[in-house]
Amino acid sequence: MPKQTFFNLPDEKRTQIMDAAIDEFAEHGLENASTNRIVSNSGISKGSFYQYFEDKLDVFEHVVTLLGEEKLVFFQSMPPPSDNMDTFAYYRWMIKTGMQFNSTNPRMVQAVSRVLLSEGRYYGKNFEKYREQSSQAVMAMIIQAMERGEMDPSVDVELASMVMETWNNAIATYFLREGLKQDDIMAWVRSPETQEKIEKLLYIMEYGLRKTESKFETLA
Amino acid sequence: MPKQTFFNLPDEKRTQIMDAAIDEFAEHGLENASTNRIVSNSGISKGSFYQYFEDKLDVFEHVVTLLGEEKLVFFQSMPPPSDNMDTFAYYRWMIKTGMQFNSTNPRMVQAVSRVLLSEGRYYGKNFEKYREQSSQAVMAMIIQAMERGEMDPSVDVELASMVMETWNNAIATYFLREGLKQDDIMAWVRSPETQEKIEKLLYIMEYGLRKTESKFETLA
DNA sequence: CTATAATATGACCTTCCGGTCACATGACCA
DNA sequence: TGGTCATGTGACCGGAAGGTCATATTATAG
Repeated sequence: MPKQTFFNLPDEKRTQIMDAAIDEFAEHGLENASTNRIVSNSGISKGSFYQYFEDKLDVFEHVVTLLGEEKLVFFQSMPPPSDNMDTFAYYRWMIKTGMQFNSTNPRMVQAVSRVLLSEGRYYGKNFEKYREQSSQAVMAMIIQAMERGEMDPSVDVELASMVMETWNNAIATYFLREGLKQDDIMAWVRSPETQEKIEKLLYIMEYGLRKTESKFETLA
Repeated sequence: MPKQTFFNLPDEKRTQIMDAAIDEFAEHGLENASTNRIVSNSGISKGSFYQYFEDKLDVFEHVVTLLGEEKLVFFQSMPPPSDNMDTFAYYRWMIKTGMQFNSTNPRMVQAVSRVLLSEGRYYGKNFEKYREQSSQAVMAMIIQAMERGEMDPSVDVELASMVMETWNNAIATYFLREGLKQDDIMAWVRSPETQEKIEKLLYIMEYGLRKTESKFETLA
């Protein structure tokens, strides 16, 4: 956590610093992020930086915290369509709403997901807590879906969660990459073409790539 | 490409250098790989390193080349089960054979895939050629499958190739990570349990996660 | 044995890194 | 006004990075 001094700062200055940090992480990841560049791009001195933060990781974790807070607010402002929904429909809603959220602050999402998805795998224990968090949410959803008889039970929970997390990341990464090429990313995400692409991908996840009349042939 | 001097070296010394490089890339990726460490771990001097290679990237590209050569030899030694096979069956064979190849030299695979999959995305143009290569192979397979009526045509080619590449990478990454924990990775890959896991994952890719009686309901 | 070309070496260069610290500036209160 | 405490500053530190180069060693050929 940043030190108290940081939180005493005027809002403007604080966001200026965090913006510089977000840019740096989005551009260079965590390991190659340079505190010197963050400092010079945010117009503060090196000494001040270390009066606000413990180190680089401290800043990054604060970015993750901010993202989490914004996400929470965003999702709370979006009432889920209905109760007792089919789990896959709920998942579709989650993905599409998540996509809309991502388009509200793409740089921040890019910074965080770049570090957590790419570097995180090789970083030891530092980020396991974040991944475990999302992993458990997915797991709970899968168990529910199986209890309801919506998900193929021949797929065990571990594999299913690996598959869904893979899809989460792939879809998020894909649309973030494409979206950052657009002039107006929010409009682009809401456009029917983009929405249709998302639908199609989720459809593949549910029903697979193969063209079949009847499912559940034996595995051979 | 490494300089002629490198190829004049006795085999033993050459592999010693490449082994050190592979370890370094597997452990630190490309950007954070240290030529100093490669040098000291391979028992050559700094000056010699730069008489063999242009720079770090030159060494890495040679690793990729070596991997490609070994893979080619391996696949040529494995005759495909039959002609005019169902495309999905062929894909399953490819994945499983690829897995076996990976287990013959996991460090090298780790080094290359770590860099190409994780860092590659942020590295500009350097590695596009490699990804385009595998992308085109996948694309050709998809077109064939659609022509044969094996793949759901409501999925367009671009999305299908994104999906299959995602699966390729996810499966490779997953089994590499698990495999590196084993004492005998080759035996582990060939074990019935591992093979069954692969089968299940490919099954999900083909038929999806959802439990259904009849596919092709409308998308709503 | 000598001359020439190929190979090997490690000290040294510049640049950047994360991090520290003695000191300067400003705010607030007695 | 003087004193105190929070905040701000940038020169400076040791270390590691990628890369160079004058020199030493070895191999080859005449």
